[in-house]
Amino acid sequence: MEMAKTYNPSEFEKEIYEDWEKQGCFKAKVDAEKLPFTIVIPPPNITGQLHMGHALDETLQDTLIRFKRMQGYSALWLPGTDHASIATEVKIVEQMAKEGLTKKDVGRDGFLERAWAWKEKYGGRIIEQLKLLGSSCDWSRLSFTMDERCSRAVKEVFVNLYDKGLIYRGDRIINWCPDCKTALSDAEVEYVEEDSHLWYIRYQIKDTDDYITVATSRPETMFGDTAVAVNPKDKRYKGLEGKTLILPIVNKEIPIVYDDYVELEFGTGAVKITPAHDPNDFEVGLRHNLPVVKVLNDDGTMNDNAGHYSGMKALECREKVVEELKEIGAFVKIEPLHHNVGHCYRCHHTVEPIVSKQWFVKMEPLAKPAIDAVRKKSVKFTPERFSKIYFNWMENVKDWCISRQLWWGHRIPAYYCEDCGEMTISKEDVKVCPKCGGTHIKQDEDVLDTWFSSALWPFSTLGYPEITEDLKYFYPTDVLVTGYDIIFFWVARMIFSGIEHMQRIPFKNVLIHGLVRDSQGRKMSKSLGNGIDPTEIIAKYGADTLRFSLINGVAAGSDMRFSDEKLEGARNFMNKIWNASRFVLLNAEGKKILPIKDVKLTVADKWIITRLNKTVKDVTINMEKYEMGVALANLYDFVWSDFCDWYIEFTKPVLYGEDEVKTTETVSVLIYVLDKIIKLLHPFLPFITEQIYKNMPETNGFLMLSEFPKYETKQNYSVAVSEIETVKEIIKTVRNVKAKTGAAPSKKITLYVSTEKQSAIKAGISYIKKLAGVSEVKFIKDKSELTEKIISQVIDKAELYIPLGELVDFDKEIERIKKELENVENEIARASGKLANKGFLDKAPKALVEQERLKYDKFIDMREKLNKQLKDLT
RNA sequence: GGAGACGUAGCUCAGUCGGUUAGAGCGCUCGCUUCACAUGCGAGAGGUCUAGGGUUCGAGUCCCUACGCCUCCACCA
Repeated sequence: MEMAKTYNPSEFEKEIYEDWEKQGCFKAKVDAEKLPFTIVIPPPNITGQLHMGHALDETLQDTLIRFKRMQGYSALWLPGTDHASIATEVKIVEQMAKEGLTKKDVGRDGFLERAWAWKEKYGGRIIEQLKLLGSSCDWSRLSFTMDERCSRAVKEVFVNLYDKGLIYRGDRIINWCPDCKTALSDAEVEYVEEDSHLWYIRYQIKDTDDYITVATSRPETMFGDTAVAVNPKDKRYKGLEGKTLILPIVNKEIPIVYDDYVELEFGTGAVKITPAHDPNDFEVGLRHNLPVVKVLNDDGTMNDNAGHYSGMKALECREKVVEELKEIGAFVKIEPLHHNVGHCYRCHHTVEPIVSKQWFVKMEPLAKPAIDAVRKKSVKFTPERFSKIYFNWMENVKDWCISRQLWWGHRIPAYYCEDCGEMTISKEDVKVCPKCGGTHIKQDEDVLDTWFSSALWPFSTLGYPEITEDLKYFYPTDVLVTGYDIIFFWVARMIFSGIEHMQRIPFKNVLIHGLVRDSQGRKMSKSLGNGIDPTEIIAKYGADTLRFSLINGVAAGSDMRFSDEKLEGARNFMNKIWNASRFVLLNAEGKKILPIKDVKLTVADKWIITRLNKTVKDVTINMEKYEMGVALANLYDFVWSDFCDWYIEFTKPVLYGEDEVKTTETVSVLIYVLDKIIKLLHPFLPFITEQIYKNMPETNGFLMLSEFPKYETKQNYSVAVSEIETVKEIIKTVRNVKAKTGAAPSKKITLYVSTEKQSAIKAGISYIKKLAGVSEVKFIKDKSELTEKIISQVIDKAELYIPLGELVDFDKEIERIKKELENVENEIARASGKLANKGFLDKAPKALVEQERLKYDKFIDMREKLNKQLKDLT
C-alpha cells in the first residue's frame, strides 16, 4: 500500500472504525491476568444531538481508555444513553401538538408507546455520532437508563431506601414548573436576576383603625396568607401579640405571629405569610401551626381561593389585585426591587413554589459518608478545587424531591389499595393488597426524577442488583469524566448511591473539564445560534483534527474558546504528521529495517532517541495525572520541532548520500522513532495513526491494540545530546547572521571556528554544512589568522567567524555586539549577585549553586570575547 | 450574603515541587518555488507576569490587601 499524497481523513476514518468494531477491538473481557480499567460514559440524552461539550467529554474518555488499553489493562468504556424524563417528554408533547393531540387524548399507554417509538427512532442517533469521533466504547454492553436491567436496579434501590426509612412521601413545598406541570428538585431550578417591584400593602388590625403595612413582591398570593409575621425584637410591633388582622379584599381574619425569621431592616419588618407558596413561609407556618391555603392551580392560574380572580393568570391577577387594593385604600406604595427568580432548567418558565404531596429522599444520612469519601480522598477530584464545590453543596443539601408528574420515566413502585387505603412498596407488580386482599390496586401515577436512575449508572450498567462477573471485576470504576455543570445533579448522587447500595465508591477519580465556548468566549447556545456542530467539523477536517483542537494545551477544569484558528492549527499538525510519515516511509521503501539495537547510532540518532525517551516519560506521567492537554502539547513539540525540524533534516545528508549501510541504519532509526510517535499519538489521534501504521513495514494487527511505549531510565547519551545542542546553536547562529546581513540563505560560506571542543563540531559537520549553507568548516586558533572582513559570534564554548565580504554593515555589527554585551552584563550582575549572597550559598540546593557558577563562568567568558570583538571593530 | 476561579506578548493560552536569560500557537515584520509538507521552511520584533505589601537566600508561582473580570451556591418577603 502506498500513502496518499495528501492527508484526506474522509478516505479512511470510516473504514478504520468499522474494522476495529468488526474485529472486536473495543470489547473488554473479564481477565484475571490483567488489571481492569473502567470508565462509564456520562449517558447522553436520547433527545440529544452531539454538541461540542460531548465531543470534548468523549474525546477525553477515549484518549484515556485507549492509553490504558495500550498499557495492557483490560479497558472497558461502557456506553449508554439516558431517557431524560422531562426533556424527552417535552419533545413528545411538542410532536403530538403538531397533530393536534394532547397527553390526555392519547392516554398514558398511548403516550408511552409514542415515547418508545421516538426513542427507537432517534435514540441511536447520538450513538452513531459518537462513533464518528472514534470512540472506542464496548458497544456490546450498550445500556439505557430505562432498559430492563437499569429499571430493575431502580426498583431495588427504591425499595431498599424506603425500607431503611430514607424515602418518604409527604406534603412539602416544592418547585413547580407550571409549563412542564411537574415538580422539580432544587438542582433543577436556575435563578435569574430580574427587575420587579415591592408593593406595600396595609392590613387592618381588627376592631381598630390601626394598620400593619407589609411589603411583598407577589401581591397575588395574598389570598393564601394565613398570618403576618414580625420579629419579636421589633419595637415597632410591640404589644400586638394575639391581635388579629383583616386580610383586604377577602376580609378574612388572620393572626399576627412572632418569628425570628423576619428581618428587621427589610421592607416594613412585617411579612405576610403564605405557607403554600413560599418555602420560608412554609417553615413559619409549621412553627406556628398555620393552615396552608393554595391559591394557584398546577398551570399557574389562580384557583377558587382567589375569589373573583379565579382562573386568571398569576401575573395578570397581580396587576388587578394592586388596582383593587388602590381602590379600597389598602395600597401604600410601590418600590423597585431587584431580585432572583427561579426558572425551570428545561423550559425556562418561572417556577412557582407550591405545596404538594411528593416523594423525597432523606439526604442527611446519605450525604455524610459521601462527604467523608471525598475528604479521605477515596474519591479524588481533578482539579482538586472542585471538591470544595462538592463539599459546599453536600454539606447544605436538602431532601431530594424525586417524584415527577410525568409519564416518561421509571414509575414509582408504590401501590395503593383502593379498598383499604394500604400503600405497598414493592419490586414486583402488586395485584392483591397484602393487607385486605383487595384487588383494586392502583400504582402511583408519578415517575422518578431522571437523576434517580443516572445516580445508579456505574453499577446498574454492570449488572446490579445481581452480583455479576462484570460487576465484581470492573467495579468500582476508575475515572468519571464530566463537566463542572453536572457535579450536583449527577456526580454527588452517584457517590452516595454507590456507597449506600454497593458499599463502595463508584469511581476513584473525577476528571472535571470546562465548557467549550465560542471564539468570543460566549457559551454556545441555541438562542445565540453560535453553536458549532462537531459532525460538520469531522466531515470537513476529520475526527483527529477535532480531537486535537479540543485537547491540545487545554488545562483541566477550565473553559476553552473554540475557533477556526485553533482548528486550522490542528489540521496543519495532522498534515505535518502525515507528510513526515510519508517522508520516512518513502525512504524506507525496499530497505531492510534493522532492529534498533543492531544500528551503529550517530550523534543525531542518539540525540533524537534521548528526546524521544524524554517525551515518552513526560507523556506517560502527564497522562497518569490526567493532564491530557500537557501530554499532547509535549508530543506536538517533539514531533514538530525535534523530529521534523531537526532530526529529519539531519538525516537528509545521509539519505541523499551514497553510503548504503548508513542509509539503511538511518532509515531504521527513522522507522523506530516514527513507530513510537504513532503509538504515543494514538490515544489522541486514533485514525491518522492507525492509517500510518497500516503502511509501516512488518506490522500486523491494529495499532490500537499494540503496546504503549515505555521509557528507559538508564539510557545515557548525554555527550551526544550536548554535541547536537552545540551543532544546533551553530546552525542557528549562521542562519541568523545571514538573515541579519541580508545574505541569501543559499549563499555558501566558509565557517571559521575557534574552540577548545572541536570534537562536538566535527561530529556534526555534515549537518552544519547542509542546514546552515556552509561549504567548509575551518578550525582556527584566533581571529588574527583571518584577513577577510568578518562577523564574529560568541556562543557557548566557541567563537564563530563568518566572512561575508562587502555585505557586512559594521555599524550594525557594533550595535549588535553592544546590545549583546549589555545582555551579558545583566546576566553577570544577576549571577554574581546570587553567588555573593550567603543565604543562597547556604540554603539553596548544591546542584543549583553549581549550575549558577557554571553560568557565571560562561557569561564572563562571553563578555571577554565580546569585548575583544568590539575592540577589533572600533 | 457565602464560596471559588481568573488577570502573563496584539489575540488565545501554557508555565508541574518556589530556582532556566518567562514559553507556545495565531497574528505581525523580513527572507526562501531547499527534492515530506507553502496546511511549508528559515530569521526576527513584541513582556513592569493587574497594582501594592509580606514570607523567603530566591516569587509569574506562596500569603495579605486593593482593583478588574468571570462562575457557582444561597434566596430576606
